[in-house]
Amino acid sequence: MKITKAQSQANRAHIVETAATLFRERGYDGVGVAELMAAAGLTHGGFYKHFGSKADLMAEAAACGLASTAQRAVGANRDAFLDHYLSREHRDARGTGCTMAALSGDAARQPDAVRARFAEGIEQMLAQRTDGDGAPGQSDRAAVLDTLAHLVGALVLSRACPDDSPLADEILEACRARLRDPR
Amino acid sequence: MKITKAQSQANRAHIVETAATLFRERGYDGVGVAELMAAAGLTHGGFYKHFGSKADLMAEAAACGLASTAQRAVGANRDAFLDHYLSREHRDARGTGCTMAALSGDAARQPDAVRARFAEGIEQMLAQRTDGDGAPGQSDRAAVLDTLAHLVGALVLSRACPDDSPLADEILEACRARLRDPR
DNA sequence: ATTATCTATAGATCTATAGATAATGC
DNA sequence: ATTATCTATAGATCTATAGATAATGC
Repeated sequence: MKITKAQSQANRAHIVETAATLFRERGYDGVGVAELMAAAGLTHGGFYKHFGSKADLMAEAAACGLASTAQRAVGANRDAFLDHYLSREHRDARGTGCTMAALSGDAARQPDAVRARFAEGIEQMLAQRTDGDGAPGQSDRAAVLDTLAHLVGALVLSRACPDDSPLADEILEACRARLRDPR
Repeated sequence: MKITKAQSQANRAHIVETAATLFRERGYDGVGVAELMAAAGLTHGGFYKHFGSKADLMAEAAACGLASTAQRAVGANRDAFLDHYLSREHRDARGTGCTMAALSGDAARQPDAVRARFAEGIEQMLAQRTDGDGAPGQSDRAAVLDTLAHLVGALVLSRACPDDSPLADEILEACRARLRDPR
């Protein structure tokens, strides 16, 4: 049953990616190690050869999810990004959507190791949206942080409403209108 | 060991209030029924004479927490409210602070019964901030929802950062500056 | 020989229920 | 007699570990 070193590394990466999705869908407490490993096509016991604890995986999965979230913002047109971020499709796809919107609330109750990854993820977003963006005053750190918080809050509040609630859509639309035309 | 009907009602209310605090501090999955009852000064088994299930209590505790959150916004001066909401004190007091910021992420994964209470809580906030507020255009539904999402996002992101992280404070300050002087 | 994975399980949770107890409220 | 609370426990989780297995990599 032993496999190559390369395969083991691939298995490890696959566990992290599977976790990044499942945690976003169901929260850190909503997914057990056994179920997670089964979803990755492996068995429960093998987990602890790859990670010291579930908390260690939470930190790695956060880094993985946040990096792919930040990657999606690279070079994106601002208005197009806002439209996508505040779309019903994004709101209804928690497992593949923004990691900050899906897990910031959970992360706040986790050890600093997990929270440090969230801070790094926010810094990655800042690095991408503050340099070479042209319009001065629009791309300083404060402006990017402000917009990021605004977006995350809109998605989080919209998701807290019942399915098919008119209010859930109203929240997205209110923030979209405001962010596209701030004046 | 039996008590009066009035005492039983008081016990029930006390369970709901205790839950509203503990859930905000540790999340819905982070507090068990036995621990919650012990915190309320009662024993585990008595819980099910008051509530059909833990999920039923989550819905009641959400309504309780959201009502007290909305109550705090009644008649408040806008700038003073923003300053308090985005203060470090509020960020670091999850158990007594805004229910939406503390539990929206968790609520999104709960049954519609819980999410319906969140939608009602948002409507309560709308009812309070859209009528008789004077300045036209500042107090329509869209403007209130936009500000609410902005505030919730700022607190949620700030809490996801490590303790004593400069970034956590920077997020609050960026949103405070923007919300106090939107132009 | 090493080690990635597997099976099996220990020990500690968790929600919910059953049955006993004892004071209220008819 | 009713019922709010209690003790005790059933049954199902959960994280983590122990020991067996078998193919890689020296």
